[in-house]
Amino acid sequence: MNSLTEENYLKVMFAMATETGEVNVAELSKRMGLKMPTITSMMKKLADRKLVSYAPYKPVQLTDKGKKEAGIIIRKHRLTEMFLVDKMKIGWEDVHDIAEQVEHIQSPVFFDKMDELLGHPTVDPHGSPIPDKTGKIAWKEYEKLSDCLPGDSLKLAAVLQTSSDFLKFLNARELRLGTKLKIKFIEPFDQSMTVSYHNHPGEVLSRLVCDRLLVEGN
Amino acid sequence: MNSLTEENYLKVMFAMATETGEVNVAELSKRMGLKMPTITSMMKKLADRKLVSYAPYKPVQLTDKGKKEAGIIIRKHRLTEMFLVDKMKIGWEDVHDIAEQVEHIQSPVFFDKMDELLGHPTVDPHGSPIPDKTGKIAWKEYEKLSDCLPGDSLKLAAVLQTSSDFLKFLNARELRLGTKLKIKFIEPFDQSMTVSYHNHPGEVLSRLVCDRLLVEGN
DNA sequence: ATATTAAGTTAGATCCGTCTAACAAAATAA
DNA sequence: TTATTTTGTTAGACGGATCTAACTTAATAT
Repeated sequence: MNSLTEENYLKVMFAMATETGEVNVAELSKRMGLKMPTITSMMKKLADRKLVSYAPYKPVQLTDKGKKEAGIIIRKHRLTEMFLVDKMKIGWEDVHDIAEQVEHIQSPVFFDKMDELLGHPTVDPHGSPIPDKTGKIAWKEYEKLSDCLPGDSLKLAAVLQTSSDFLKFLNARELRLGTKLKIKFIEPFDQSMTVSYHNHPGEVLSRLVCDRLLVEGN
Repeated sequence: MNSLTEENYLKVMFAMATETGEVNVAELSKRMGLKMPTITSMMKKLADRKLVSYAPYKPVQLTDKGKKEAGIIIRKHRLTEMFLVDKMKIGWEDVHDIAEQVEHIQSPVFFDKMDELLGHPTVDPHGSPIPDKTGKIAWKEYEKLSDCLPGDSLKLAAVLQTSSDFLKFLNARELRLGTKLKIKFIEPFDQSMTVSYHNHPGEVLSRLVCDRLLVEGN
């Protein structure tokens, strides 16, 4: 079995691979808050265990085995988030840090029960897809809000950051998954958007925010 | 904060202290599956942190601080067990191993929510008292079934072992907390008891079993 | 009362995951 | 194309939690 430490590497690598397509030591070091030599040595260990393929000075790659393990950890994380929000009534801004710990629990029964009680959900409270039991993810193709145009009618489908601060920001504006919104205006200078929805006739969202909101056509 | 390892020592020591009144290195070694030198060196570390008082060749003692920390961990363990049984419909024979892992999660919100959703329970699914938020335990005085006499009418109040095998044994005989039973007969030779309850007119329980069942008058 | 056994300790080793310092390779800028 | 910066590696150290081997103290049995 994998140590807690190894599990964290796998998870972060998987996220990096799907976000930026590549896993390199420097970025991994940055994201995990560890020095580069630490990363290098762990890559060698993970390579021994056939979880990554490693060659000096080359970008690292998760093997199929590595992807699967990572997927299963992410499944446990997202299932947990859903459970915390849905069944335990904990706010979506608080669940990430808890799930970060719960995801390492070894107990098929525990997570199967969560899955069952939740009715086999396919996305977590932030709109991210929940991998299946084999670790596979069914990707939905959403658009970034920042790539949309004035006049577009959209539905908020997912958020790309689970940091407490960002989610509290959305809470304060009553922006939730499923919220239907319309783009009123885009400020040419800084690409900030004025959008309307529900009780909010004109809310201004900065480029940074719009980059982190995923939407689908309505 | 305490490491996961330290938390495990505290928990086991607390259990030993309440069961046998004393914490000694050999027994701790046995229960934790670690060699004695490992225990000694950890005792010294815990002593540095003022969690135990340690003098060479003497029995070890938890300090008030140590008891409190231990109590809080046990609170988290037992709340979790209750949650798993009550809210997640996991059998009482399966919850111990899961709670063993969940108890180390650092998140007041998480456990407060459990407590709230459960309606502030005072005992866990095995009848053990749940410590309060400061780690204090309100001990109820139950009697061992093996100390009772023929003719006694009793109610099963707690079980003294949370091992899966023992609990499956009880499941198979439909013995649960709250079951009202009457002692029919005690075999003088081996102290095995014949008891009756519910749909079971004459169930024979060995001394070993009766030692692990706590009852209260009915 | 002494011999034997059990309990506890000390010293030193190992493994894991991390670090710093020094160096090497690759990418980028001049 | 050479200099500089960024990225990555090697070597060696360290703290945490464990171990084995050897020793000491305390308990027990004869």
